Amino acid sequence: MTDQTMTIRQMCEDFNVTPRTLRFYEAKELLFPVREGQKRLYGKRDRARLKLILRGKRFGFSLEEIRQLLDLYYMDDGQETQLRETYALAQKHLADMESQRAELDDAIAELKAQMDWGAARLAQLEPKRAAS
Amino acid sequence: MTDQTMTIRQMCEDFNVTPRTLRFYEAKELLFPVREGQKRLYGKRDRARLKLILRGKRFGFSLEEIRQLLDLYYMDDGQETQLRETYALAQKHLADMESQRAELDDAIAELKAQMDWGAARLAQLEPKRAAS
DNA sequence: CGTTACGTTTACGTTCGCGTCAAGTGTTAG
DNA sequence: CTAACACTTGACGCGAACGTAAACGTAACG
Repeated sequence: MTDQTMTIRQMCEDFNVTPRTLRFYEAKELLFPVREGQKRLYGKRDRARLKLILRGKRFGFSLEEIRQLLDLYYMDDGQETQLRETYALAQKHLADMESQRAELDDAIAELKAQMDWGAARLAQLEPKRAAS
Repeated sequence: MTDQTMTIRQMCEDFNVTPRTLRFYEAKELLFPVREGQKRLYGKRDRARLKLILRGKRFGFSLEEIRQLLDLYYMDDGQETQLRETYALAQKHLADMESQRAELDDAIAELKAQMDWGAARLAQLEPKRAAS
C-alpha cells in the first residue's frame, strides 16, 4: 500500500460497501484497481469514481448509465467525437437531474402539507397539554 | 366506465405503464380498483395513488416503502397509534428526500462544472469560426 | 355464427444488483 | 512447518419489478 493506494477492506470501510460490491463494479468496468501481485489496490482515481457511482445510484441511475457518465469525468485526452458524444450524454443527464430536482421539490412540498394536516389531527386528538 | 372511472387501458396510456404493472401493483396492495363484473375500474383515488407510486419510484423508494407511505395520504379516520407511526415514517422519508435534494444540488453543480470544462476543450479543439 | 378486440388468471422467464458459499492462493505469526 | 488470515475467482442464489406466453371469458360487429 505504497503511495496513496488502499486495500479492498479500507475501501469498504470508507464507503460502507462490501468487497463483493467492489469486485462487481470492477467486473462491470466501473472501477479499475491496480494489481499488486494478486491483490487489488485502489488509488485516488478509484475513490473518486466510486463516490460518483454511489451518488449516481442514489439518483436512480443504472450501473450501465453511470459507467458511461464516468467517462466524462475522466477524459484527459479523448478524441473529439468521443468528447462530443459524452458531452451530449451529460446534457441529457443534467436535464434529467434538473427535472428530478423539480419533482423532488414538489414532492417535498406535498409531503410537508400532508404532515401539517396530520400534525393538526394529532393535536386535535390529544389536547392534554393545552393549558401549559 | 360510468362516473369518473376508467379502464386499465386508459390508465396505461395516461401514466405510460403496462397492464401487467397495474395488476402487479394491485397484487402488492398498492392499488384497489373496483370490479365491474370481472373487469377492473380505476377511479380518482387510484389515479392519485398511482401518481404517488410513480413519483416514489423515481426517488428510489421500493414499492413496499411506497405502500406504507400511501397510508399517510389516505387517512380519513385512522387510529391515533397508526397515525403517529405513519407520521414518524413520513418524517424519515422527508429527511431522506431533503438530504437527497442537497446531494442532487451538489451533483448538478459538479456536472455543470465538468461540462463547462468540456465545452472549453471543445471550443479549443475547433477554432474554425474564431473570426466570425 | 365466427372472429376480432379487450379483458382475465396462472405461471414461468428475465434483468439488475448484489449475497453467499466453495475452493484455491499467497503472506505473515507463532 | 503450520495455522490463521486476507484476498482471490467462480458459481449459484435471491428479491424486486416487471415481461411474456398460454389459455380462457365475453361482448360487439358484420
